[in-house]
Amino acid sequence: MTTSRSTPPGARATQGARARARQEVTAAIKDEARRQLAADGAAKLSLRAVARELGMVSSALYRYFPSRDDLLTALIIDAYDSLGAAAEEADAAFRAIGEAGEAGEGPTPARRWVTVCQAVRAWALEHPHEYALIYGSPVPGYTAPATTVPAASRVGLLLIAILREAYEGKGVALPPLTPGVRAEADRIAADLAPDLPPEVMTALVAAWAQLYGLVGFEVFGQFNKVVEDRAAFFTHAATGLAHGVGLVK
Amino acid sequence: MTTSRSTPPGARATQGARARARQEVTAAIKDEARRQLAADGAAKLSLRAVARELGMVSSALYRYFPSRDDLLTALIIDAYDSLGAAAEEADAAFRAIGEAGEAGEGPTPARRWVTVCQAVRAWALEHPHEYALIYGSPVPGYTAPATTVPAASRVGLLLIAILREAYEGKGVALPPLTPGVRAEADRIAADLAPDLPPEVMTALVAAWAQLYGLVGFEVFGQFNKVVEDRAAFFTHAATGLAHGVGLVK
DNA sequence: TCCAAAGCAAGAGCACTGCTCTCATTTCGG
DNA sequence: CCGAAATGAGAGCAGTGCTCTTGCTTTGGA
Repeated sequence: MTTSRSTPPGARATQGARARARQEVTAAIKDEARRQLAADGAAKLSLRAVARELGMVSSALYRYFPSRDDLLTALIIDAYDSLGAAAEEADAAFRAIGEAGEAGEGPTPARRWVTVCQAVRAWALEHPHEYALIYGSPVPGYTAPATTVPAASRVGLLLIAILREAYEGKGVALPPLTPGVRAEADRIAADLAPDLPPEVMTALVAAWAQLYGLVGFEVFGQFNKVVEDRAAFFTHAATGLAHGVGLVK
Repeated sequence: MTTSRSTPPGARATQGARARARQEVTAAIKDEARRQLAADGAAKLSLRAVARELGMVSSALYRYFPSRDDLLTALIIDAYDSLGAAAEEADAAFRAIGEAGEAGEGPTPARRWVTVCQAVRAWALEHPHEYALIYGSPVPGYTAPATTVPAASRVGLLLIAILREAYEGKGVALPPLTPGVRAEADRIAADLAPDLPPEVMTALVAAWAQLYGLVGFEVFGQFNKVVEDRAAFFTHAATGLAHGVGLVK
């Protein structure tokens, strides 16, 4: 993480054999770590095992990641980015095919919403241990450094963008707020999207958390023996979430 | 866990000094383990440290819990029970004070729902690491044994009971199901509560997961810098969940 | 061009972990 | 009362994260 580059900022595009080698080794370490993560989960990720697999001695690995937690943080950022990219790609693809399709099947905000939710679910099912890393219980006493914030925000920003499109097209309707949350709702809206109504933004934050509740329950096996056709159930629930944030079309 | 009692089932109420001592030691181990769990989280829970704190040698501890995972499983069951009890007590207390109160403030199903949700949230905030143990990412490769099922179901059963009361009082209304989930909804209802309409039971399962999404996001710090007045926000969201399962009064 | 400085790999070592095995002691039941 | 079962203690194995020292290699500036 600490990119303490001794070379001045104006380094050439060809940045020296050493720096290139460093990047390659760093990438190799992350790749192998991701492999072990996917295989056995975060708790069994071992620096020594990673080093062993890469044919290097364990102490050498500390030149690249000063601690196990730093390696995990790097993997967390990558996971957030991977999830965000998956959601954005699914949305873009849906909009592309939608515009070329029939009139009655266009990419309405509500359908975009469900599409993004489904993309999140699909990514989580494909990468359960990485999902656990970012949305499961955090490592004990570990609070994610600020570095993770941009990557972590991608899905949220995408959901806000969908709501914004709907709002501009008058496609969002929600009952007024009760007095108890009025102030907090104003705060939330002012922070995240001042151009959108507070009741919508508050519902968005709640729906955001609820989405990860749904996905988490499925990924972590809480739906075992309860829900069978999980895809159908999820689509139904995601549609309910869309209604919950006021998406009516 | 393996209660391989050599004493016949008809053992006396005074069940021997040895058996009593065993129970006490077992309880002491769990207590100390819970202490360490609350202090440092599940990943840092160490059998040796527990034994050390109890003044016994680590190998002796294996006479009581054959492995670290078994100790964790015992803690998981206790946590589920503690959470379930907290929810049930909150509900019972609310109904008790409600019946004695004014007419317009009675314990309607919707208000019972919110009360139970708040109890779950409160318990989770008081026992974050135990919450992480049961609703965070499961221990890698670890699937909860069937032993945990009854304890884990308590909150769910309570929510079903609330819906049933509402349904009998005609206090539940929900739009019809879309064809896509019809079959799965029928299955879910048949499994969990055949006397309640499928659309209600399906919404209940979704709301159940969504509730833990809301609680998890708060406990795990995902609401940092996003939601300030979390109690007000949660009450608002829980009320939304109540509407989502069709509780109208 | 040369050399000091920085980067790097390797190995040894510390303190810790879960878990197993053996051996002595205590306790209980037939 | 005595054998069997339960329990505790200790040593030991394999593994972990992490640190420190020791040399070697690359690099960038004088």
